[in-house]
Amino acid sequence: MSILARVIEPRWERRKDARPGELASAALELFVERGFAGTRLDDVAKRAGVSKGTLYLYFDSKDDLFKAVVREGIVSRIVEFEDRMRAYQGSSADLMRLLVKTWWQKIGSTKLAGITKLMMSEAGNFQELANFYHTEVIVRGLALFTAAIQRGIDSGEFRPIELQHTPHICAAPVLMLMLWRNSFDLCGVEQMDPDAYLATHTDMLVRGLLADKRKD
Amino acid sequence: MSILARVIEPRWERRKDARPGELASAALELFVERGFAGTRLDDVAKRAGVSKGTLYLYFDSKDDLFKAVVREGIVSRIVEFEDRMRAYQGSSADLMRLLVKTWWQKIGSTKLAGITKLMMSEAGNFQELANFYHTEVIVRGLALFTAAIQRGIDSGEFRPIELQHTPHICAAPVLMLMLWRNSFDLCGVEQMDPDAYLATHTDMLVRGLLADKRKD
Amino acid sequence: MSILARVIEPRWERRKDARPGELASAALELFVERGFAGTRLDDVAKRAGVSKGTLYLYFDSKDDLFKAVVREGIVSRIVEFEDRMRAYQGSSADLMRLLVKTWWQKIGSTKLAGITKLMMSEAGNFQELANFYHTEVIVRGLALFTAAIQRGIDSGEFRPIELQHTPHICAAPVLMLMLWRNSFDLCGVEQMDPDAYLATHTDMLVRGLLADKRKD
Amino acid sequence: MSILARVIEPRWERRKDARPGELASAALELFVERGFAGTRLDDVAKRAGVSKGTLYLYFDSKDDLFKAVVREGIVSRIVEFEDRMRAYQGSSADLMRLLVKTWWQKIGSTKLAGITKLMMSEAGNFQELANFYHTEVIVRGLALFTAAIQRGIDSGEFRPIELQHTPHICAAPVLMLMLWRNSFDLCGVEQMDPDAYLATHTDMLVRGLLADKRKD
DNA sequence: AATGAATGAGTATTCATTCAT
DNA sequence: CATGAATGAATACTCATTCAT
Repeated sequence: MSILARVIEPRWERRKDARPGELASAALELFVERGFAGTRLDDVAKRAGVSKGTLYLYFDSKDDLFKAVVREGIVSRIVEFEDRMRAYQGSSADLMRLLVKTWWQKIGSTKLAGITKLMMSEAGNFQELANFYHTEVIVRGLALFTAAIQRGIDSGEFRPIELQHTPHICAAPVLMLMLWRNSFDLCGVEQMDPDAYLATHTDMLVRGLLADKRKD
Repeated sequence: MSILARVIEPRWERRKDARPGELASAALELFVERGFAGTRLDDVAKRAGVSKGTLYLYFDSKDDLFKAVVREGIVSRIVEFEDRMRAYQGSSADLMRLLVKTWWQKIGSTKLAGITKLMMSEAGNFQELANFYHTEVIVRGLALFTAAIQRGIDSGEFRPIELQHTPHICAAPVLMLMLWRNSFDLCGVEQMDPDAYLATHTDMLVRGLLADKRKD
Repeated sequence: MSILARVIEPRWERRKDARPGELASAALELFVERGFAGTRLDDVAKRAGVSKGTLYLYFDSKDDLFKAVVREGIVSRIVEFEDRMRAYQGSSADLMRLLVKTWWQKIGSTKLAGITKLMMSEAGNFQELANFYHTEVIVRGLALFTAAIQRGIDSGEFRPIELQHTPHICAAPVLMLMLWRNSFDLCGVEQMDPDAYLATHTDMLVRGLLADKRKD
Repeated sequence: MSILARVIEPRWERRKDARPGELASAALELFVERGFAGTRLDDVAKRAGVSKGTLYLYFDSKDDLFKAVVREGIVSRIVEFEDRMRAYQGSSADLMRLLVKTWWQKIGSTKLAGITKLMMSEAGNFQELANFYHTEVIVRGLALFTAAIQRGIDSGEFRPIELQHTPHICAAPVLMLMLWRNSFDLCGVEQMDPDAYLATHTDMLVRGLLADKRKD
């Protein structure tokens, strides 16, 4: 291709393989900012740098696009995550700290965190999808906490504690941070420092879980 | 209207004053379920048992209705709440427990909890309103936790702990429960038992906050 | 209302009861001219003198409008027609003439004739509706011819002739005229004189049906 | 290409010359089934086994394709037909029978019959084309009937009868059968037996035309 | 005050047409 | 020649808002 030709802007470019991901990514951002109904496909297309019609080459409908956005990526991350936690060798307190930290690094601080906020906002409009998300993401995420706590109890490092609600409670501050950064944070209110916030959280969390040492 | 007629048709004997509240209440439910953009005024009117035109007698626009829904009620509850906490006399651990419990009883378990979910979902679309909500509700709510923790530290009951993030962390599990009940819970996934959940939460919370007693 | 007020054009007018018929009538004209897919609802609305949204107050969708257009009116005319033919007292030849003439007057020369053209054009796209039309209109229309011919055969006025195809053949020239006037005629080609055409048709028709008189 | 290759993949051995015809043929079927506006070029391409872009190598636009579909084939058949009728030597009654029969065999029973239905449906949208069709097909087709009737009158075989409408009436049952088979027949209603139908038609037709023999 | 028919700007979706490959 | 990804104008349909009654 001549130098001259390169300068000419092509009216469009073939990107068949890369497109679905690009489109879903643009859509995610807008869905998170404005909600499903509040997002116009025109804007999704514009943000992705394509025409409106192009969206329909890859997704059947706005609903379909939304579902693809939610399903994509989430599950694979969870699996990778599960394997990592299973292999851990150190103390249970450190495992809890690692769990929180890794969750944040791999999900909470990425664009995927927006999906959590999105699902919470749209659960009422996409009940089937909400069920899928609950089963594939929430239940499995909580199971990681459950396993870590159980491990601590079994080793005597943690006090006996009920395992139905405790995982939710351990996860709540991380989830709130994820939600916060995709809602209030966006409109310029109080900024949070994630690392300090999570350090405080894990510190309190471990204190709340550790077995009483006075009796030794 | 004759006395007889009044007895026969009490349903139609609505006072002009009660209307806005009834409409806002119907609107709140739908906004929480479906989001702002996903809610049709037709449905709001139907749920409130009036015609669509009637909505415009009390609210200038859909936006106006939304803002009224958010502003109404929230603030007054907070004030009442603040006074109550200020007057408390017992231990700081018990104050924390009371704070969580009362928050749940007065807000979390009521329809007002939906507003929290709603604001989180729509913060991107109503930034000014989000700022109002942050200032009037979130900041003041967190201040209650901050005050309670500070009180415990001052009395030596709690260990010294940073006060920037800790209140968020104390509140997170309560907020998550509020969000949960207005999102995933609605589509029939895992139900939570609020009392047991909150009991576990306050238990861990207090352990995380108490000063170390081994040194005594 | 003052004279002044009468001059002011109202932005719209309530016509709840009259509307469906007016809309269907406007739609029929356009569907006949341009076909179903070729007709824009904007144009239907414009021809009916209402806004596009108004169409949706009375019909669920374009399909629904189409079906209403076809179903309305047709059947009631047929019933009235059947009763009239049953009561006839004169010769069978005259009955045939009356049948053709009345068909033309009551249906062929009216806007309803357009429905025949429309159904023929759109049978492939509205198969269920085509079946309805076949049963309720075509079969019953043919039955009128069948009955008239049978009556003539029974009285010895007509020669014995098979009754499966003959009714179709008797009706064909009338139907063709109906189709012609709603297709080629509209674009300014050869105009037909219906009365002369039908006189020629009934003349040939009766000659084709009468019993051989040479044997007398 | 080797002889071997030709044997192995004869399907791909398409000559450039055959393409337009194949495309027009696929288009005709769909235009007849669904009408012009209701037919998608995607589907035409799919039925012809080519890509959508290929259509534009042979036709400038959808309109152009439509016109080509109508113009092609029709006229040539008519010419061949005219010559055959001119050369006929037998009785005029037999000529009428031959005319109807041949018309059916050469046009009515083939895919070309669909064009008649199509032109009738789309006359309003393609007025110029409708005029062309009227002049080149309808007028010339009717002229065949006119000539045959005139011939019979001249020889004294047929009674004197007006020649303006009679040809239309003679043709109507054949045309109706052509239309029927491309509309209602396609959706599974009452099937017609063309041969029996046409036999009945020609029988009645000839009786309607023959001169009165009693007077001899 | 209340109604609900009517409006029309706005949005999802389709599909004829183009053009780099 | 042939392809099919990309385009964008066109169109069905929605819904917040208005206003005569």
